[in-house]
Amino acid sequence: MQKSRLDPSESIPFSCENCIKKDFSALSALGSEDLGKISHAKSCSHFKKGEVLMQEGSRPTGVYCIHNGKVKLSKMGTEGKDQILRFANDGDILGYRSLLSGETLSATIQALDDTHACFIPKAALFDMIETNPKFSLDLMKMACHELGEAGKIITNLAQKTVKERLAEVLLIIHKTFGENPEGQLDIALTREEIANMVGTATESVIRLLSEFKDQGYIELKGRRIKILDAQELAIVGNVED
Amino acid sequence: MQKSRLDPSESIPFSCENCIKKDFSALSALGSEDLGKISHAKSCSHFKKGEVLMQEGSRPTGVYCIHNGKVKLSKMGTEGKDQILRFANDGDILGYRSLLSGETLSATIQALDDTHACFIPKAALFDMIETNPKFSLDLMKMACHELGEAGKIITNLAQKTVKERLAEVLLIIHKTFGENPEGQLDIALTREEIANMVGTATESVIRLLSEFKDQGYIELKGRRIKILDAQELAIVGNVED
DNA sequence: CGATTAATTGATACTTCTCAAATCCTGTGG
DNA sequence: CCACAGGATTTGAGAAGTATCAATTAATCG
Repeated sequence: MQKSRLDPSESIPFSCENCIKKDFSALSALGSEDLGKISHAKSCSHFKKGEVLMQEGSRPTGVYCIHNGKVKLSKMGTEGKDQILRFANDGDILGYRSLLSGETLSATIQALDDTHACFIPKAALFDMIETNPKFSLDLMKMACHELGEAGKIITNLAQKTVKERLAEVLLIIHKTFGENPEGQLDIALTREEIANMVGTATESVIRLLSEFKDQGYIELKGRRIKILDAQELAIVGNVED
Repeated sequence: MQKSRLDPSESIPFSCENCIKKDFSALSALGSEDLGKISHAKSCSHFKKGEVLMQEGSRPTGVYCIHNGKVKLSKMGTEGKDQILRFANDGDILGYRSLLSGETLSATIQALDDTHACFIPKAALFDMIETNPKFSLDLMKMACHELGEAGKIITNLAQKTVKERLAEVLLIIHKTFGENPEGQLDIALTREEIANMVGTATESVIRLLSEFKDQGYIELKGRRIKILDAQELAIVGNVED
């Protein structure tokens, strides 16, 4: 099923110059000289589905930049239950929050799929921050943007029903990971993972997904979900924007 | 009851040099020269209880630094219900998130009490960011720290019961605003405001407060709450740290 | 292909919300 | 300083939403 031994991306380091995946990435502020520096300092690794890139509570020595793959950021709750804070994929920078605030990691980063990620050491990052004000400002922008998103999530969790939140989560997953050739969400999450994102019990997700299916909003094939009526989901979920 | 007409702080601008209230404030990174600059650029105003400093959705032209007072940051939910994201008081800088991310304000800032706040124009702030890397880094630290806090709040909202969250909120209020001479929380929030912080119905707050009173954890005198057993509240609320 | 994990379904209990009515408090104006 | 109006708080009852537990079926991975 896998031919990872032959996959050329397995061990060849990616060049940062050709790898700015997101427009809204702090790295987009860097010139080719700076990118060269980072490219030189970084090391690339591969993570299989389920493997942990960074562990909540530990102190990071750098950040990861996702070259290719899908991860989740989750936080352990009081009763040992995971809460998924958000997903990330190609071009996202991870671990910078904790590195910049000087705190331990607030979430565990775990691969949802085979993921190639580049590790940028703390020193290289801070060097860039000190010498490139635009990069520094962009990092700050990124943090501030996420802070705004967090406010929305807080308000939703506090005020919306499980059904509304599930509808919104399906749309978030769609926006983040897109569709595969069959038009299904391009990520196979377990019902439990969806529940851990929504903030509810696994059984509730199952019942509501089946309700959405009956209503014709989605199509279910095992772990694969296809969104049939995004507009209706947005209405059910009271999704703004 | 009020002698605000005679209050010397009413209209006299405060000097930033003598006004760094929080150790963990971005302004603490500034030397006396920089503080003088800000002191010169800023303008001070007074807000009565209930008055709005900044309105969600608008585009800020600067930030507020609270000299003296108490405010809440709240976000409007889909059904017109407020969600209080956090409280702030002396030494806190407000509105910087939106200013730095270039977005509209994600929350409304409203005075919970008579509040004296200094307005620092965008230009003065950005000038400081560009010329003082340490200040810039401290701002970033602040944003990243708050982002970590937001993750905790999200996890709590998703996983804890209303009772647990209320217990925690009482401790947060205590930590933020401290006690008055009678040992009560030094802020008189309505039951509804507490509910909007906890993320529940007003009646639920009322019932649970009365339960906490019966258990001897707190004492109630109208809107005034006195914490009698913070340790037990922490246990009830599964509060870490 | 088999073992294990995940998903589903049903029944039930519990938490939390909503609505309504009564009482209390607070801020305001006289 | 007091009385009063209007808002805030309290209480009860009932409904709705959600979680939990248990048992069965289905899917997945080596």
